[in-house]
Amino acid sequence: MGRTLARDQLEAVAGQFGVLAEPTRLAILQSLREGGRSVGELVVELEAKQANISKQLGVLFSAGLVGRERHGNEVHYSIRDPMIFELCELVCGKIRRDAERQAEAFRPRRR
Amino acid sequence: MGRTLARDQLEAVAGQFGVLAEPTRLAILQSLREGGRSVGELVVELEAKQANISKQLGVLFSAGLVGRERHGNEVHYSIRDPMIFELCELVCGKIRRDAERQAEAFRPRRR
DNA sequence: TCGCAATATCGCTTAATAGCAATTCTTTGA
DNA sequence: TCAAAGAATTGCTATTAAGCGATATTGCGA
Repeated sequence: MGRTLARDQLEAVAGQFGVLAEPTRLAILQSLREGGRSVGELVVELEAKQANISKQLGVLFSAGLVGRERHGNEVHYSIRDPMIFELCELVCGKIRRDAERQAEAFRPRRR
Repeated sequence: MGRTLARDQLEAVAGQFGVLAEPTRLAILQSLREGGRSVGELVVELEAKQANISKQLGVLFSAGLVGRERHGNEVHYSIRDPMIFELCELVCGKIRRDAERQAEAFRPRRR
């Protein structure tokens, strides 16, 4: 733990972050957080093209972030590793802190 | 907390993940974890081109992940928000679990 | 002020990939 | 067995960014 990673391990980590570096994919994950969804449901909910949702779901699936299950004619996707939400929480916290620091810099100060 | 993020907030989050989606930048962060480093030191340690290290440091700096301080002719960079290491730990954990699950699938089973 | 060392920036090439329209594949119900 | 619905794939365009060599900038010592 805490040891230094070799180049190819860094690439693996970078790859995982890369999967999360896309607003559409994050939107999908956020939606799936509330429960499983079919492709069609996601298309409607996110107001996006079916082809693109399907493609991004493929990326998420390949990365092992979501699971997939066929139900008749539909395919249902669901969160496979809730760790992603911890990740998002951490990042949101950072963004919030940064914004507050930013706001701070503009607050009037007594001299 | 836990509420749903709008598109532009998702973009902000995706942007932060994007900064971490690069092995070279992760290598820089990993090195800085042990302590501040000048650009030149990083160039030597990571065996990379000065122009590229400098560029990636710029990205990390803009993202608020590292701080910068001039010392004479050199510029020293250091970690600004250790949160990133929590992020990396989480991701490493996931990669490890995935790998174990993968190994599991190839282990002989009694029938 | 000049020259050097350290860093940053510029212009470029190359490689990925998001999103789209069109098409194909898959499953079910008639 | 066929038609239609749902999902995946394909071929494409446009955008983005990593890495490179070359050059510009910055700060220091002589």
